[in-house]
Amino acid sequence: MGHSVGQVAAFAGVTVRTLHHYDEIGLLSPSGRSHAGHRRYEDADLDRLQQILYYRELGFPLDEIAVLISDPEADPMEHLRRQHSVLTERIERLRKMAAAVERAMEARKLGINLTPEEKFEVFGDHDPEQYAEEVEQRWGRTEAYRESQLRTASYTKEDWLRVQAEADDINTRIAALMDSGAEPMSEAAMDLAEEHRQHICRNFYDCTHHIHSCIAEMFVNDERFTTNIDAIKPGMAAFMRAAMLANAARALPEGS
Amino acid sequence: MGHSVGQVAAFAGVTVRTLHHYDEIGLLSPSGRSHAGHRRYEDADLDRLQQILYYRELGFPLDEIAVLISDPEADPMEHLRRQHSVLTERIERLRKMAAAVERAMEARKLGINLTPEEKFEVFGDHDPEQYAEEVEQRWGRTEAYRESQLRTASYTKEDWLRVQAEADDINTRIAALMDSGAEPMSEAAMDLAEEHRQHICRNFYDCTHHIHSCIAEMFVNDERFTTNIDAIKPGMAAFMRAAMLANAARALPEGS
DNA sequence: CTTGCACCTCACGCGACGTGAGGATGCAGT
DNA sequence: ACTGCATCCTCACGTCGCGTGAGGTGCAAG
Repeated sequence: MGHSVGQVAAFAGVTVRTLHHYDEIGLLSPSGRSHAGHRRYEDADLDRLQQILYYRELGFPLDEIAVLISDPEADPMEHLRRQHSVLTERIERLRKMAAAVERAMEARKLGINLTPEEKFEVFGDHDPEQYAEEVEQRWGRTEAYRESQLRTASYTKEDWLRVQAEADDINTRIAALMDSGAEPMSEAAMDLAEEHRQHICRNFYDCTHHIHSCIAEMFVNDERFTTNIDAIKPGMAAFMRAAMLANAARALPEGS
Repeated sequence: MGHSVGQVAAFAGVTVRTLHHYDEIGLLSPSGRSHAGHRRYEDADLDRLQQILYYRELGFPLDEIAVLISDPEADPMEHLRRQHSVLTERIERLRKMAAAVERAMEARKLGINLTPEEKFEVFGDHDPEQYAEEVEQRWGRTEAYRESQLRTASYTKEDWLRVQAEADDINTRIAALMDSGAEPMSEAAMDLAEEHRQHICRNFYDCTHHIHSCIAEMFVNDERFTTNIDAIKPGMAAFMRAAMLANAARALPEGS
């Protein structure tokens, strides 16, 4: 009775070294040794190993696995739920990446693909890196930024021009609204703010109302944004901030 | 002109250390240095970095990335196709894992979950490890085995009994077919072989016709399988082998 | 002239093992 | 009983993609 390392390794689909490693770090120590010091794994050890491999397959680090299978307090159901959400997140992320790759392929099929230089050309006078850097400093580690990086990576020159045109359109309509003497809290202003948010969602990343509110604050607190926006029409940055915050408050009535 | 490490790091959403590392391994060496020895990244370097991060995001190891973006022969479209297939594979894998987790949760919700001991009880006289070990030695490193491990890990006692019952049903019907004097290449025999394959697909892993053919060979070449199967009815192992191979040939008319 | 920041170069650490080196043990055949 | 040879043991260093200091330099502002 009892199995040798080699047998267990072959049975479980891992290497002998892996079992040695698990023994070293105390994750799975065989219940006994032969008189020559050879590891002897009993059925209980195999069960434990199976659990270890199960959690490992799900991407848990070994130290967490040790806690999971040793701690009788911890609710396994809770772990499963957490792990499921982790998996769905990863799947979603990969699906977005796959979509980005598909768009890149589409762009290639359509012939003219943009070189990085072209990508910068599109922005004309103002340097996109200025914004990108700023955005990065605030949102650098977020999913939103990575998503934006991935999505824009496959944008063609035409895409950029379209995005630019859409933004211009929204801006001119906001300027016109201001000329008409409308309040930033008015229905019309909030609708345009919402359009602005949707524009970001469509073209860059999933811009929640919360993120949009942060951007609104940046519009007035960051000179670079303020001057650029007020260049379209004086006072527009402040107008947009108010409209964007009102729009967010409209969508999220309570707190945060 | 030119950007410092810190600027590039902030812009690209990576750490300075990462850029140092890429410089160390020659993946991305800045085109110049300032008189003080500070790295100066030009726009071309940024483009290269963007590509590197793109491939990195897709999970390629750095040395492969170096080949991919340096090789002028390689068709970018080809890269994209490969990336896309890599992504879809991973998504599929994750989806299966998520499904396994869902089943595990389902099993918990239903209350009685099987202990490893129960899992073995089900098999009664013949030891499942015997097969598992054998299967592992031949399919150990394949996706199929890992999938099977994941799926069976969440099986309850009832699941095992059902699986067992299904297998018994197929076996008795094959035995009956043999009694009727049918040929192993007959339509009926091939249909039962296909049922056998589907049974594996449903309960263990994605058993392709190729894998099924390999199993067919094992049935006659491996005593352990042969004796167990011939115990149901003498000559049954050989009969099943022939039927399974014929079924595979029917599904895959040409080669391999 | 100090302060402070961004930069530099070592160089060790991590996580989960891979990959030998060098030696002891177990089992089969002769 | 002897000879292989596979399997086992214990160090112990290598890998990958960086993180994380340690200790020193360059440069502008106060």
